[in-house]
Amino acid sequence: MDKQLPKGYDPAQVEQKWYRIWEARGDFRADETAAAPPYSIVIPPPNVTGVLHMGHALNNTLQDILCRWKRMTGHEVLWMPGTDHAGIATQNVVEKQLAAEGRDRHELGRDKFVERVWQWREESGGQIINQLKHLGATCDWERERFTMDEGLSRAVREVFVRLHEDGLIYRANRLINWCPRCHTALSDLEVEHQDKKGHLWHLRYPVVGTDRHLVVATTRPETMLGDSAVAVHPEDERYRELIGKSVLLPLVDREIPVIADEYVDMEFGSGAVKITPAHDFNDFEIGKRHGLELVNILDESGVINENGGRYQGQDRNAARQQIVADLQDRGLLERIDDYANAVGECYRCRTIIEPYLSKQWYVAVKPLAEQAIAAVKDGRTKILPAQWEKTYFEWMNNIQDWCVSRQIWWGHRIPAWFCDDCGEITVSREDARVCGHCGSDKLQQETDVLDTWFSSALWPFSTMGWPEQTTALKKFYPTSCLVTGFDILFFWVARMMMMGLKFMGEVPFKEVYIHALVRDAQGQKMSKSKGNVIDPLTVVEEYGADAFRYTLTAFAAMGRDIKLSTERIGGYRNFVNKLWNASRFALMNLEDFDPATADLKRFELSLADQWILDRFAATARGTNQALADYKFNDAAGLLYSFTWHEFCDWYVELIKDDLYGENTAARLRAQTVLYTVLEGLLRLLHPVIPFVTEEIWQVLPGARPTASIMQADYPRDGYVAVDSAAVAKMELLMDVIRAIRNLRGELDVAPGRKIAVVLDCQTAASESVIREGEACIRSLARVGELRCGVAIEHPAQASTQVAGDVEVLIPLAGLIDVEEEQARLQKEIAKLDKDVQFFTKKLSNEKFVANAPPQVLEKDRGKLQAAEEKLKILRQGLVKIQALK
RNA sequence: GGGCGAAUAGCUCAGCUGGGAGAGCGCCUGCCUUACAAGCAGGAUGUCGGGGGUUCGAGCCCCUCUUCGCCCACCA
Repeated sequence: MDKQLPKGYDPAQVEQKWYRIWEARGDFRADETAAAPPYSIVIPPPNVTGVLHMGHALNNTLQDILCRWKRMTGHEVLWMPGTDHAGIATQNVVEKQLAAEGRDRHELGRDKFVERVWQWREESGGQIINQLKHLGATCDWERERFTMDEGLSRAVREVFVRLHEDGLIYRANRLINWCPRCHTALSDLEVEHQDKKGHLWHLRYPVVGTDRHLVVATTRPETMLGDSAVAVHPEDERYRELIGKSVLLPLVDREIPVIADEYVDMEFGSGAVKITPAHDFNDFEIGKRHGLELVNILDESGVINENGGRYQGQDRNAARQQIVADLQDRGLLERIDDYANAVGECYRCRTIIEPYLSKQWYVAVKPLAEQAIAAVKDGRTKILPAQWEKTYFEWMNNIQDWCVSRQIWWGHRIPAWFCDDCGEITVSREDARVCGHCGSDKLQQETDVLDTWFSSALWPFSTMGWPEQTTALKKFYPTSCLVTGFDILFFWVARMMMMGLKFMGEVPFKEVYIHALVRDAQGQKMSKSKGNVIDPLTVVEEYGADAFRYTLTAFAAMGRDIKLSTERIGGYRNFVNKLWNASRFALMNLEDFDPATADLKRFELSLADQWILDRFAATARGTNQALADYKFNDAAGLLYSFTWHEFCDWYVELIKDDLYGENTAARLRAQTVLYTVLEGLLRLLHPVIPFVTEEIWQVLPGARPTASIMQADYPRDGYVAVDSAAVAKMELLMDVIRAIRNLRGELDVAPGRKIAVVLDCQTAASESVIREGEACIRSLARVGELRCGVAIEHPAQASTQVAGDVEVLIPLAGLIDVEEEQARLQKEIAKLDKDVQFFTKKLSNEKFVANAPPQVLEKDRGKLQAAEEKLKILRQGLVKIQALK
């Protein structure tokens, strides 16, 4: 039967075809009842609003490689997919839609709004799942979960109630980070600090009963409306006499005390600090220490409230300008300095956050963090690269209680009910009907929802059916590995560790592989505003998913960011193409070949056969090791150089004579090795480039035990025992061929022209190697007449090179430019001479000889000897050339 | 303010526990050799950021300086 590949590889068509077949056949399905050892990964759930970006592409390519590899090594693989409801982000998307219709969520009301979000999710949410399929991701899609699913919601409630029962959840009235646009509290992590150019305003506060002013410096003059005191350092001579006195707060005409607190830095600003306990975290603490009044001057939109007197109704920014202007009018503005400081922004909408006083729900995470620290310390979970463990410990050790309530509508509503009668709170797994304290049925459910990251923290077990004790949990928890970026190490990884240990009693994953960030070619972070975003789907369309995956893999060196450019992807597209063409070549020569009847052990393998089989075995071993170590770039590099530079450049060329020749035994032998190596190579490459390998593998002749390459065994070693001496012999032949090619190049011999070559062998052993490989030399180096032997007579005029212990001579009577040849030899000799001197000196150093390990000594002695021999030969050649002059 | 990382060929980067520096792309020369010009053969290219130290031996270990990134942090 004729099975051929088309001349050009068409990724789009092939990718679509195979992905459909794989998915329809259920090839990605995980069987929790299977006996095979488990391997499991939970996907970092992309936001349901998400669009595939480079970070996702890298993240999921690496996960897919691991999953495909593990599947092929006999594991039962579960790659659990799903999406995150992304509370604030999703609510923002739907709110924007409403705004476009000239409406807002308050008009709809909570229930209708939430309904609308669900509707949005049905229609346009989760497109990222489809996009992942374009990359070839082999998630078990039948298990796809969503953090707002019924089951996951149940897990969320269970966790909340149990934490509450354990006293680890509490409510408190504190300053929190408030986004005036999203109208919600945020956790500390959700605030991003940006250094911004601003000003330091120096304000004068009149001291009551004197004509003095006390100058205070502030970056936020509008907060003066809420000042409760001015603080100075107790030992500050300048202000000592003012402590205990009062100043008159301008514009609002309130008297506030001057207090002493060591928090104040005498060196900074004027050394006097206005204290606004309701709008600054430090001031809040100072306020607590001194029993100061909390004056809240803002409403939830960041507009000045009734406490702001005549500024009521002004936006905080407008109020700032107005207040500065008014102070200036009254001569109370001392000066304005330029000043840069870190301003907190909402990580979802970039609005400047306000420290804001409100009652929120908290999780006391310290006890959970202790467990999470211990689990990494004792190695139950390994974080790679290891340097991230330090960052992890650092954060865990300094962890603050987690504010988990959000004042938005989209999310898991907190399962707590307030009693109108007794005022107590009832926390319950089921919707509460009556107050757990007084039995009243006048209950109102808490309107707040939970932080999105609360449900993500449960992901490794909630997706497997917890709180039920499912067989999936039994089989696949703890998961084998988590692949993620460092940007969510705290948001997500740390919290999963805490929750997993608390509720499963076991770590959620045994290993965490933290990969790099994908940047643009200049090393800039990709962002829409910079316009330097490369869209993964466009790349897939243009270069094919395999080329793209290979690029990401090849650059995924541990701990280093990836600078991606399309030229690089082009390079790996060429690689895919190379494999395609080599396979076409193979198929053309395997038309009459049946792998069922061919057995490597039946043949007397040639040097080339043994060499390529040896190289294949080394590549297989190296690739497995690299993958086990998460050294994806190493795996990619090994596979690349084997495929291109060993298999294609050498082996395929070496067997052409056998394949084309009359000797049917030689032809069958070459076919068998060619088939064996190519078929194995496809399997070895499959985790990285799944599509093209499947396409080729399917058209290889003969039948194979599995329907898809993805179920075939992953090569771990060689096929037959290979004689290492044979490998060394082949390497000598290759050196000889390279030497002849090199001379041809130097001498500008036309590529088509066959030349005569004399090979002077130092030993009978190498002579026999040359005889054995004579055909190879002739064909790969385009040699016509070939004479070889020990101490064979040299041609009168020849150009010389040395390969191993073989002197390669190209006789070119009358064609050599004597001057040029002499110069070339002299250059070579000079180089060798330097080498000989280097090693001679090194080896005559007694301390070196005494201290260096024997292998090193032996190696260097060998090098010295080789260099000396080569030098001797070249010197003789030089003498002969000079004699011609 | 604390912590982390990077500096190696023109560009992008590998380089394991220290044993005379590598790849890809680009560049130069010659080739449409019946798998592949998205290709083949050959070639050039480096005070491994500066300085000091340890060692028989340092790109790798120690100290120090310089220049870039990143993360965390409540100096108004």
